[in-house]
Amino acid sequence: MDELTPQQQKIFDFIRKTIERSGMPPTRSEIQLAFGFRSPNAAEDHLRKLQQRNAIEILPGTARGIRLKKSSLMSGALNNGSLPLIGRVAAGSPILSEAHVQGRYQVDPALFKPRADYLLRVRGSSMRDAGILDGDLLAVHRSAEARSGQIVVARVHDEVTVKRLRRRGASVELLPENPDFKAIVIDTRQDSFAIEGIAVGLVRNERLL
Amino acid sequence: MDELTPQQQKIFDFIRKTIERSGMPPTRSEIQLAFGFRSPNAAEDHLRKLQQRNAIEILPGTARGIRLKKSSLMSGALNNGSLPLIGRVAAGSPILSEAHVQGRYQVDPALFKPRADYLLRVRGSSMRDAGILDGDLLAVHRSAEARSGQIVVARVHDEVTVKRLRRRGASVELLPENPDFKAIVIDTRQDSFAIEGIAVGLVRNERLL
DNA sequence: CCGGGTACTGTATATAAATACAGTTATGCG
DNA sequence: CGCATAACTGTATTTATATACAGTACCCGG
Repeated sequence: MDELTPQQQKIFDFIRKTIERSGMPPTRSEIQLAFGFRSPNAAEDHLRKLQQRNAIEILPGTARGIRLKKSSLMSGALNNGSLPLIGRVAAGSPILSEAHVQGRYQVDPALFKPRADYLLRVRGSSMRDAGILDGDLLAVHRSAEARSGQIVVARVHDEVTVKRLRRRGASVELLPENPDFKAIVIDTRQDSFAIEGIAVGLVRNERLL
Repeated sequence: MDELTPQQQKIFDFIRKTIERSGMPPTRSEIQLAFGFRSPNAAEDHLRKLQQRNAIEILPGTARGIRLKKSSLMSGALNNGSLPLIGRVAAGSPILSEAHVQGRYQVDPALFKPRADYLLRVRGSSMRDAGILDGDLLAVHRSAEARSGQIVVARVHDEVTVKRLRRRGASVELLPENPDFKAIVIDTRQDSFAIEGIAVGLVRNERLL
């Protein structure tokens, strides 16, 4: 993606702010008004250039048909500041499918770094010593890759689990943070294994007694 | 706010999904198409009813002028969905004074029971075994009263601390959840002591490594 | 000094979209 | 039963929006 000129950046920022503020992208006229242009075509020109530079996507013939392409926002989590809560995940099905969404919590995805994509309710106390307790909502950033030492959401033989990842050459260890639990050792050449995401935060709203 | 009929709920969900998927609210025609209506007015009718029931806001004369008002499932309290983060609390000053507000986090106060009033950054690891770690944001419900056994934000001799409360007749104990720390015993007749609030939840957004 | 890019003005127009008006069918309520 | 309400069909009309076409002014590099 090319660099944007200062003016183009301002237009881009205005689009982003408009989406945040009003919940929808601006029209050409609204851009015109906001910048004091005397022609809606000034806005049109800028949008074309932003599209050329891959900063936005224009949906032809569509009112307010502007999409931000840069990393700014957008993902499984929307800008309105809510995250889907994923419930019990069925074997063999993708974690973010509609069927698993049990609700939405109004928690800003951008509160976490990197951005959280969904919340997962933690079962069991295998990560107790990392301060992750039974019933906690784990904020997860969707990713198929993770570094050794990170706490990850992993899928082993169609079962979803939260553990600390440790790489050992061709094998992978999933370590609990509780001496009462045993580590899971995986031979990546033999066992079915996939990383679903990286733990980026936590929300606890019960069991505080 | 009234309840929505199943069909109205479907329309509402469609609007939410459309915003998530495409980055903008749907038009009447798009709703019509998605539900197989033969008239755009069917969509118009539904939108009117959703507005009557305070589920959405319609911006008149505006393309895609639909705003979600109640954030799906979450209790529809009219709050702006954010909580102040209280920083270092100066001696002798009330905890919720403007001077201490370090920022606001977009976290729904109604996510916690009872409702959270502010977030407090936890210092130290004295509550480690309760899953409350250094740097965590404690969600606090403002209250001058608390039951024995609850985790409270207390002020002892002008110092603010988070501990488990235990009542012992005329005295009060503030118990850490970490054997490395010692309990604080207070004679309520002699010592300056006040409960600032009750811990109702937790948000962690760092130190997840 | 010419060509190309940025940053616009000004006018025009097809169409995307909101929305009014007039009905229809079905259901539940008192 | 009559009546309100939900959930539509069908048609029409305005207006909001996207977008084409024709220019102007300025800066920059070759």
